[in-house]
Amino acid sequence: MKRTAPILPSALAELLPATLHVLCATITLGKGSYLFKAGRKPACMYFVVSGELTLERPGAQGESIILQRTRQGFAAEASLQSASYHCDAKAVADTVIVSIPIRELRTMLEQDPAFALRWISMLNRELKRLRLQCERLSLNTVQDRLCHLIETEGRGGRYPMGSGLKSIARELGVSHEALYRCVASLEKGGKLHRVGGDLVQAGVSG
Amino acid sequence: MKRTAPILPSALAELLPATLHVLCATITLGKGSYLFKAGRKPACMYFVVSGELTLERPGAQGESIILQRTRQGFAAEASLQSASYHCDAKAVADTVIVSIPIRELRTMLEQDPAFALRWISMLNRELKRLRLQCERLSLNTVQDRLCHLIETEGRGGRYPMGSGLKSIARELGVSHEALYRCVASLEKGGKLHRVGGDLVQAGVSG
DNA sequence: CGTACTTTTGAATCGCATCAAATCTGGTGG
DNA sequence: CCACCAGATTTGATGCGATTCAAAAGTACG
Repeated sequence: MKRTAPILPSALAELLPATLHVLCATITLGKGSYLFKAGRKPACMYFVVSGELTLERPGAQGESIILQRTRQGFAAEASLQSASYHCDAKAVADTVIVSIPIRELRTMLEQDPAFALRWISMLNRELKRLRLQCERLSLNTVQDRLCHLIETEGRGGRYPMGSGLKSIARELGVSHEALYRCVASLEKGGKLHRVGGDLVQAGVSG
Repeated sequence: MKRTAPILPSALAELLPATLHVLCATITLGKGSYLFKAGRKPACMYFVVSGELTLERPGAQGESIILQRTRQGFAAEASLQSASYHCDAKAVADTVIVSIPIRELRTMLEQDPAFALRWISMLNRELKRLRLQCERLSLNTVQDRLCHLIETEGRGGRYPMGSGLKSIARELGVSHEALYRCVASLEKGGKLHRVGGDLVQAGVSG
């Protein structure tokens, strides 16, 4: 784990009041290393900038149960008011994280109502996104999930596959083979096209 | 739609400051009726007490896309700061809802820091719950999902099936038949027992 | 040019959805 | 008390779609 001067992603810079900017730190985690372990007292809030962080905890049979998987955004927001971690945070890949001290974060949330409202907005957006993902994952064919993704996360029937179909497959909770086949079949049926780096849904004919 | 004097569930009563209590109203929606439609300007925040409310919007092919399904808790928190609804809210069953005026809610969030922090806590709990559900739904066998449910939402390997296995099946995103079979098979293998109204996971032997 | 990764297609298998039907349950009214 | 009904529970049979294992082809990069 390596700490350096804070280089905040714009999403964070706009969210946090200036007072907190200087208190942030950037942390670089190698694949397989831990950010924190269960039982420890939370001192910081963590924002994943790149890579992948999982929160997990051992189940009754000793197997590991995944509670959250973050590739971009806050991990374990609930640490804001919990006295100790109930899970381990582990980097699944090389990961870059920004840390924000919790004590000062809480103080600012209490003292700066505008900031508190921005924070609430951020949580609301996150809730909305997760609700969409839950609905998507409760669809039972790859095609339904893909269409739901394009309809809800895309812009005008267009969804960017910046990081490749393989990573979209993970997001949809299906094997990459299944997704490749689904896309191929939709393309053959003329219902979907690949334009540039985007998946483009064919509009209603006419 | 019928409005009556506010009878707040305790979760709401403890969350909201007294000032807001008297501004709440209880709404009863018949199955199939709408709470609001897309385009309308949000005036209230809604808390589902019982029944089931869905947020949906038409997709490109005219089919309806479900954005959220709420059986208990807030629906469309994001209406707190959005200028208009982007979806319809429809009661899938006879549903009881408590409404809270948004203008006054925002005012109180700005003026009462303690309330704002309580609100943030509530959002954090909701996020945690949804993240768990996403992870659960991305497991691909009924058994894995059921075990994840018991491990994460149960207490000490014990999960109440108050509303019946059928409703648990919906929550797990599987058919009730599949869940019945899964439970039966786990019971036969001695890995799960039904005690009283609970599902009890057999502990590690020894 | 070799290495690593994504993309793509194939074949076999498995688990779940679905349709069907039987049993069990609690509750209601005669 | 019994007849009856609606809903939950349970078991069976069938087909489809996804997972999985395998392998080939394309692509970026040093």
